[in-house]
Amino acid sequence: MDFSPTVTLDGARRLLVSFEGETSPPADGGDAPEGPEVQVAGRVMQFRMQGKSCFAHIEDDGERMQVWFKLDRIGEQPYAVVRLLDYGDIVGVRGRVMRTRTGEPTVVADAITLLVKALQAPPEKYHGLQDQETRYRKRHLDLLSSVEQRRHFAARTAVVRSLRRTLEARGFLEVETPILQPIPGGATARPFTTHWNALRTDVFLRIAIELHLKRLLVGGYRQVFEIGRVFRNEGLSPRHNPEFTMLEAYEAYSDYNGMRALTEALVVEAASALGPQPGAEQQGGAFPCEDPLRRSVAGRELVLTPPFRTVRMVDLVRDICGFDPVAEWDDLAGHARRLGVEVQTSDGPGATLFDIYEQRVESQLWDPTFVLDYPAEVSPLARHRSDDSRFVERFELIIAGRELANAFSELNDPIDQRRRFEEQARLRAAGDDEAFVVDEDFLEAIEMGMPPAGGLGLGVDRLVMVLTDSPSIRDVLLFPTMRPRHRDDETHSVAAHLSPSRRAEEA
RNA sequence: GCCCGGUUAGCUCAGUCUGGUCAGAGCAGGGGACUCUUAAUCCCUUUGUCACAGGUUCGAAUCCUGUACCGGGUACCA
Repeated sequence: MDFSPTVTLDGARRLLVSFEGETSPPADGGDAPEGPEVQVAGRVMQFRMQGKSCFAHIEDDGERMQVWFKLDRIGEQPYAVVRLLDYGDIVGVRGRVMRTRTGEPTVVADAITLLVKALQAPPEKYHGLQDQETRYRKRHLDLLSSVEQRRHFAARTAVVRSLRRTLEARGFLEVETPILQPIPGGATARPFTTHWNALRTDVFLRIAIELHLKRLLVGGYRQVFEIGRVFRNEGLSPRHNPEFTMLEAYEAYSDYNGMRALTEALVVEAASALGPQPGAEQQGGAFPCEDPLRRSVAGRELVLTPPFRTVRMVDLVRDICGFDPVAEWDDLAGHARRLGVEVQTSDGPGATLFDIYEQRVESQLWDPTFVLDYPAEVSPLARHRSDDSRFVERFELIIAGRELANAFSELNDPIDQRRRFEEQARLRAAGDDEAFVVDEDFLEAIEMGMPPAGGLGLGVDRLVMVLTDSPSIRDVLLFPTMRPRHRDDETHSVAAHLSPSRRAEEA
């Protein structure tokens, strides 16, 4: 059963083309000349059995090639194998490249090797796999039946590669920091909890990367970044998955303005790396478009050409809601009521302003917009503005109504930082289970002196969603989080399988 | 969590409003014909817990209730 392909399917096609370039076309009525011998492998996606001859299409790595089996050429025994082929089988074929009368590049077979037999029927060959649940739960079938899906997920990889390249080109060092943490910090979110048997203690899956990267700045690294999974114990939605991929980058002696330039470069270069958007929906005659920075998202044009719009949050609120939040700082709760904005009873003016912005302004932002200067109240890790301590040097990048990135001039004053942690602790005591927990290790680290720095967090999945025009985060995750599908007895059997090892470890 | 919609053969789907030859089609599977096909074609043919559990009824895929799962929306979510 030894078989190894000598060329890819695309390679075989190129061999045929170059062979034809060196050969004069056949005389009238003659069969097309046969090119060099190749060995190719792939999965049988279609075949058309015609008695003593059979055409099949095999597919491998996104490429497709026709194979032609003829009884009188391949022989009785091998042809018996052809007769037994099923959709989904993976075969190796030795043969010669040629072109059929219809002009299709084809490997005419001299030998066939059945590499693996498919025992499960593949999805319907014409419509493909339509059921959303099956496409998410059994992604291998989704990918198998759709070249487009395989290309789509390769685009995600291209984005991540571009992010990495952009940062490395600017001198950033990629690092890896713990996912299991004794105290989850760096964001306001509920964590997933797990148990460390040996130490008989609960640990948490990280909700952000932030605090460890800042400790690396204390340690003397000037530019660091990490691309990794973070986990938040929240609901599913088209824009939220409990585990998602975050890029965080920190640069000493920079600030949020430096991070703004970096963020813009990351987005623009990622879009350029993807190239022009394929098959964008026609909208106002603008698409398809050769400019990779002009894209279609949800049927609407999105222009990513720099520089991105930059505007302060208070100016946005003033322009869209019709009042000046700074001048009317003490009446923000009243404005929120008039606008029908829902606020928490514990909200101060800063949090109320943020509620108004989030509920009335943010979703209206379409083209890339840096929203500057958030209320200090909702930004416990960012540095105050020197001209107005109610606000911090922070921005979020909004594209197509979605938050893509969040950055600030990092708070590096340990005394101020401790005060803000204690304020968060008060909120937590008052029932806010998303407020920060005081992280003494982090405080001790920055008491050593953390250089002034800019820091950035970017939602990689959301960037990929925008750049690939994907309406749901599940469409950019190969295996999105799904509600576990179980029967009662299975639940118990899983527990039964897990518990002996846990007992052994704890003994 | 809440609201709306969906769940019928391995796959893609009709059938549900109006209960009663409705257990159906195409593809896949099985048998046969076919040596330039392209969702090949032609003849024959197998396949079902109509999501699950109750209820109404002489009779339920169809009506009612509950449950599960999926999708869309919404909420939580820097």
